[in-house]
Amino acid sequence: VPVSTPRPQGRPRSVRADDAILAATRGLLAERGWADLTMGDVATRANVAKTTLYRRWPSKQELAMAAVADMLGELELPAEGDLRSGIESVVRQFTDLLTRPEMQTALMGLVADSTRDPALRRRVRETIVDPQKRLVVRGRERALERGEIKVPAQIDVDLVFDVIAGTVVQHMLISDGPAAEEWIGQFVRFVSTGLGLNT
Amino acid sequence: VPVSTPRPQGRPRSVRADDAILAATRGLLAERGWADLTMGDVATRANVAKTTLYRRWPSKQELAMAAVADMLGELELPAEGDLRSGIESVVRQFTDLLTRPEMQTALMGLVADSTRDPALRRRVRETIVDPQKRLVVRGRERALERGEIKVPAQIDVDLVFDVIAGTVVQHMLISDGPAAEEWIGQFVRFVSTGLGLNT
Amino acid sequence: VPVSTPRPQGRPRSVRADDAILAATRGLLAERGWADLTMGDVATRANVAKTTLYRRWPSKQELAMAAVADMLGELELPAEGDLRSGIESVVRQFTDLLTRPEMQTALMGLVADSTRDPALRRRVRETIVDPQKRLVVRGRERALERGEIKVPAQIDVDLVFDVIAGTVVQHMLISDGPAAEEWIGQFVRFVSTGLGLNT
Amino acid sequence: VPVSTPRPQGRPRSVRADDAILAATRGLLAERGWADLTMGDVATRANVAKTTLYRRWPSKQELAMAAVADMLGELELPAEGDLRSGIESVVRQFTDLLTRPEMQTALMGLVADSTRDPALRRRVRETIVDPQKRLVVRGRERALERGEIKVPAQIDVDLVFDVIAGTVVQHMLISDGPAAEEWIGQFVRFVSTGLGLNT
DNA sequence: CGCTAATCGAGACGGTACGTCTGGTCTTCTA
DNA sequence: TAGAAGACCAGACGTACCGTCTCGATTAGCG
Repeated sequence: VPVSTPRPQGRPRSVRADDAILAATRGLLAERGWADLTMGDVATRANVAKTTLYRRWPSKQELAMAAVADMLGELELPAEGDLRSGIESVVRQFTDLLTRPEMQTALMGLVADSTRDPALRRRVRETIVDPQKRLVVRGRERALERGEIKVPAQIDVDLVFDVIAGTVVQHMLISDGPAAEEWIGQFVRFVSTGLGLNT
Repeated sequence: VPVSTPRPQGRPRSVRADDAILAATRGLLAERGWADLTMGDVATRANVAKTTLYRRWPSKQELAMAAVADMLGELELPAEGDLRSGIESVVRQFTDLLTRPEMQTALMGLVADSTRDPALRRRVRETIVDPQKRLVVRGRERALERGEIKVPAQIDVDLVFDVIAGTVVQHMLISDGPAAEEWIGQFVRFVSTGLGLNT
Repeated sequence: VPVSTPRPQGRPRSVRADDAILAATRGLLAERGWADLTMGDVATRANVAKTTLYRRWPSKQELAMAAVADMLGELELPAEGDLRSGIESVVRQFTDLLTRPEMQTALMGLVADSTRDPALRRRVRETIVDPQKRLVVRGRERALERGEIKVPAQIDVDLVFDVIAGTVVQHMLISDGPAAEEWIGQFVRFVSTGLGLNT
Repeated sequence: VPVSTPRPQGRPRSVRADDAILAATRGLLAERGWADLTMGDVATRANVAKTTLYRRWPSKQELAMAAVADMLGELELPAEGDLRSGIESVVRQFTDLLTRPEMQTALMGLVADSTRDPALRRRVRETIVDPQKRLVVRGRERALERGEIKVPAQIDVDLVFDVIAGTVVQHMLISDGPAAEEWIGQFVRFVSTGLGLNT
């Protein structure tokens, strides 16, 4: 029988505050960008004291991760369809996510801050990057079951993930290209070919 | 005959200052990261007044671009070899560049700041991103000459550029992977296959 | 027959808490001074919740008054001796009190806070200042009985009180002088002369 | 020939700022009292940045001393008249000063803060207390010249100063008495008698 | 050789955000 | 009902940078 965690003493934390803070964070990320996002403004917009904010998230980085983690968690591989259509779906979902200003700001801000901060880089990877590799892992499993690929080694999870994530980010946030259907088709064709699916 | 610009009146700008400032910028980018790089510190380390610094580069972003632009300009396609070895060379040069802390910090900082600032995004693209597409353009020309590809359309410059640049950045700065020979080989193989070079 | 107050419902207040709080207050007054004395620290040192503290004393000022009132109440005019020796005794007792850091801090803190707060000034006077005038009143009575002075008007209670209290405070807390026997003798001689006792 | 101090480098400090800051300080001391006087408010009212304020006066205490030092420096012994009228004049000037709310607040706040801070206590004495002893010293000189007293020892400067300053403060700020002519006369009579001037 | 004009260093200027601390209140469970 | 615990909002703290400004001192070309 699992021992229930003993109820902590004192006034419990407001559950409403969490939602208000994360919503305020998303709003300000979208409106102001990374450098001009201030903890004080988040607190003000959430109608919350700064202490309340810092008690929950000790830094802008942790706050931003919490604010976008849910959205990234909603990415999913469709239950039906072959590998190529799975890739296409994931690419489309990811480009949709990267259309949202708060996601652009949070991701790039976190990456920038983490370049000279190994601890943060690790937190970012563990919290919002690596979990999404499940999509590639699951896709490989299905492709094997369906016989689309012959050996697991035909798909290196890390490489495929980096190609997809990296290219989409580069295309949308740096080259500033549209997430048009045309581009998605072109890119998915490239990846499929690269994986040897078109022979 | 072009009229030479009339020599401006007054004391000429110190030529030494430029070098000192850019060197100080690179050093601090490497040591401190993007957010903690301050104009005041750059001026101090360069033994220069803040006025002098702002007169030349009006913002941290412009300064960082100037500090790393040269390094990116040194990327080049080898004079000899087939397309695949050209890709491999460029990937290796780019991973080498991304090993330098000042380059990591400057690139990611600029991208982060530009997410909500279209003018800056355009400046970044024009100044340090798009010029490198010459490598892909030149590679395609050579491949055509050598008959490795049949039509220019077989290589979409923008897509190939985004795949290479995006994947390398994602691998090195986010997934935090090593720029090992092994990885380079694996990635170049993927790209070559994607381009239809291995049939 | 007076009706006894009905015993209040619920848990009775802890009697130990009062002592613990006042002791903690005296300790922190002595260690930290007035501005750095915080209600939170008092509660922590007394092992008491802030609620409990505020229920009993609604402000730092009230708390400080309670913490030092007892000490001031212990001042007393000796049963024997002439007026001059009475004055000397009271001056000595008062200088002794002002040697205690908690007394210094509490008195000056209360005076400072009361300069722009008439209500507090009145509370301070009624609670800890004016009651001590009994010493002068009693001394005058005795001096009259003994024939040391001829009319009550020879001693103006308020003036004499202000001279003694004010001078001792000025000497010890501002001029930072020692409460040496020598000084006490010199001062008592001055007051006695002022009262016309030395002719 | 004294070497003139070399002009310091950089932009000179604004002379207007000093005046604005001290005026704002006096205003807020009077309106708000000691504890509610904040450096931020002073800066705001003086139309000055907080940095500008802290550059000149590193603490509320130093600021308050500067704000009232001038007023205390204006106390002076009248050129004519005997010792008793000199004392009376000084007492009247001091009671007038203590009528000003900013003076009340500053003096008592400084004394309160200095009870547990020897360094501050010393600063207060050196800056605003001890300099006023010149009045007693000068008065003694004159009284000797005029033959009102016979030996310097008849007047102990420190004692007389503490009696006058302490009693006036006690009367006005603690006992909350009026600075009426009547009271001044009564007190001056007491002091004169104490000094042995009425034989 | 002096004049004009831009640049140099130094550092003060008004602002803004930081992350922490305290005040005084409120909300929960337990005694 | 009191008590312990601790979360809550509000706001001041003293510091760090921002980008601009105001100084005197340089350093060039031009008359």
